Amino acid sequence: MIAMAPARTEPDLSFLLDHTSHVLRTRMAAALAEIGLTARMHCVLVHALEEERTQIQLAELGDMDKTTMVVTVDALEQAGLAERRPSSTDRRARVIVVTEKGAEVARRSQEIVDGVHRSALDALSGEDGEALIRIMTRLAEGQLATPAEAPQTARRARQRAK
Amino acid sequence: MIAMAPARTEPDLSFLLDHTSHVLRTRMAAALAEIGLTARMHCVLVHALEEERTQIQLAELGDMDKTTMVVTVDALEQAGLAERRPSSTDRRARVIVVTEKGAEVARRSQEIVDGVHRSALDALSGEDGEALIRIMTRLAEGQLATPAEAPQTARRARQRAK
DNA sequence: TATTGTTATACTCTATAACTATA
DNA sequence: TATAGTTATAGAGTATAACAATA
Repeated sequence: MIAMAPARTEPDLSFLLDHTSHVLRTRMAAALAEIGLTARMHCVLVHALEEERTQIQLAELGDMDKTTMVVTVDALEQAGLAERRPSSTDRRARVIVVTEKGAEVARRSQEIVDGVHRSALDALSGEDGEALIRIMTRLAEGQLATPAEAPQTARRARQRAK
Repeated sequence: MIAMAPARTEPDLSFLLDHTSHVLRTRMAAALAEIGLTARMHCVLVHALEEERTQIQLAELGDMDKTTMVVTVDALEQAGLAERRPSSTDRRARVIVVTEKGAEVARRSQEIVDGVHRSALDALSGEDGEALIRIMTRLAEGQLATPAEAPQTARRARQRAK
């Protein structure tokens, strides 16, 4: 379950956003799974290719927790797509280096991502597609830029481990 | 973590949808939490008010599992907003009846929902707001109507309980 | 003292399985 | 046999805590 169904017959922005983002995410996951990637692995590969970056930097770019990044980098290493190397400037940090195979996979995964996006917009006229991107960008940068803090189910402080 | 960050500098539909839907969902959750509701509780209240409906029917409308519906109805009952009544036509089924207090809360929660939506669209011109709803509706009904099956991490069949 | 990366694990969410009572 | 609702709990995802190495 993801979407809150329309509460009334009138169009419901929550439903529209939840539904479309959920569907697009499952499509993307299915498409990337065919070459053994998750969306996160793709995201890390692409950003690591752009320039030399540490795990923390990649985590921030992908809006992940650093512990999630550990798991993602583990997966990339096991698949032979990237390697951890000590940073030359900070001996605490590890730089993620994409292998040749990783670069090739990243090229293909970017094609897959672009293809999924294109097919999603296919049904729209070029005009509407452009308008959608333009308006959504404005929303994402403006009114819907930052989440509310989550008061819903404030996670309780963890018990001290023994 | 929800969103896949933009893989390139060019606009990325996945990022836009994930980000905006995530932000809107946290806002909605925070706003509804102020009157003690979750989005699901609101959704069930509103649909139960429309006409006499069983838990299964409400679950389908809200795209929830029936076990999730049990939890949601439990919460509504504990808050005194709804009650389970035996269906007059099917002795297996329970009809969800909204209490007077529940109806009043539903009226307020619908105002809250509408308010959050309005404020999200505030920054846009009326024209853009309408275009967004129109185009998103077309996407949701057309190209992005149905999710791909999840092959990503096919959940393994559960072990038989002892 | 603060930060990077790591491990371990607690917490939440959701769905599966099995059950009871009906149909 | 199939379905409505329930309980119990497994599985997945994620984030917190604590730690070692280093800044």
